[in-house]
Amino acid sequence: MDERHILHIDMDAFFASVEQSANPFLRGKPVIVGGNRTLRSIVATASYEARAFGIRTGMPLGQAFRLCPHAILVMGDTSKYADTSRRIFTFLNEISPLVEIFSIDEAFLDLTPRGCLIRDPIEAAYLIKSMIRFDFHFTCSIGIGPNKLIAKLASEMEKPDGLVWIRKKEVQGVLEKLPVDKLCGIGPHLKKRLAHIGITTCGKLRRISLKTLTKRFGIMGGRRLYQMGRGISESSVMPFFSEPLAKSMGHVHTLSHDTSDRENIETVLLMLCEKVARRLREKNFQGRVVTFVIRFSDFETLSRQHAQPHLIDRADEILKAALKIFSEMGCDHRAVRMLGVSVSNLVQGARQLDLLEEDQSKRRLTETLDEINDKYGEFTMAPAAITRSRAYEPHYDALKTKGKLTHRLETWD
DNA sequence: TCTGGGGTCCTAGGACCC
DNA sequence: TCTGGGGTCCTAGGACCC
Repeated sequence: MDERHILHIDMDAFFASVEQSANPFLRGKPVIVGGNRTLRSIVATASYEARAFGIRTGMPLGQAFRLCPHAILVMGDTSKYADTSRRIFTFLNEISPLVEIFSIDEAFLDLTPRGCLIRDPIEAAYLIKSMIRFDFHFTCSIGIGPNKLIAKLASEMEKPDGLVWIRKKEVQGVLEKLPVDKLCGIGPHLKKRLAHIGITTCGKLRRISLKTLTKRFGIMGGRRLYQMGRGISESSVMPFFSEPLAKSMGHVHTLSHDTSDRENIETVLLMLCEKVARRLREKNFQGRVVTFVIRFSDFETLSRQHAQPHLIDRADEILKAALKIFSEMGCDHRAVRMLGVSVSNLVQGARQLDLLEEDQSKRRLTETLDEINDKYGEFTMAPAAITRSRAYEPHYDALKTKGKLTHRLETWD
């Protein structure tokens, strides 16, 4: 039996690459893609020109600009990146019917099944690389291995524009001196716990018995580590048409300044609820559990969740639940840094007819507002509590720039 | 110019039912 | 009166990924 060939395709500096591809002015320059405009934000992606200055993903923007004052900051546009990745994944699917979307900029591709355009992994990798270079004007790194774990490891080894093939017989040699946290699934916490018992490399991990590992890390955790140390992964490439539905949808927001002002906090919460609710309705989801997350100025972070008596998808329902949890926490006096709201236990396409007249009229209003906001942009029509607040300014500016808003509208209180 | 935002999965304790 | 054990749901928090 031939060995299985799994490819892991990883776009290099994806968000920055898409921006450079779309805007020739940015090419060859240090570009930082950030989440939002405040300096409390962090680097989402840095172009390789920016990385040359030491700028890294996750670094606070302030620190990044100290390293490279002439770096160009671009606000991230998730829908643009999602569109590019969809086009790339569609192409990958022409090479193999078995393609798994791992994240917005990563995919696994299995060359084993019948119906693959190409069987030779190197040939497939070169085809993918040249297609991405010519159609999208950026590079990707590709790892080839006998399973997902090893393919992913291989793609990391020669970034950017890398191509590394680790054959089954080479796995043990590659892992011998490899630090454990290079493997996907071993983060800072596990690394520390392993180091505590003298395990720093995969080679050392391989020499620990299953019994010892399960004793320390539990039955599931121990077994997983045992296999990882041997480069074994049983996880199969899951084709994207059979991917599970979303399990939760949420948003979090870090305030530009810490505050304990109740009105300010409630406005931000309302905006978050509006965004979550709109996404739920867009995908025809409803959810039953509302989770409220709060981070205080000292970085202490609390989360509480409440199951609702029925499925919900409206902002006012989510907000009501979130505010109830917030009140029960009894920490109104503390300065808040971050707020978050999410809805889970999702069900798709289960919306029932509203029985109460009040609900019917809310539903009609919501549908009308959705139509307007779909057409003219998020928060074109929004509760007055939002449009009157400072938090609304960026949206107002964005709508004004697009020339779609000339008057500030207020809808309901 | 300290520390974003989107998720999934796992664990562990308690409630509750049979 | 005194009591086991399995199953499921709910909840809080943390680890991990990009």
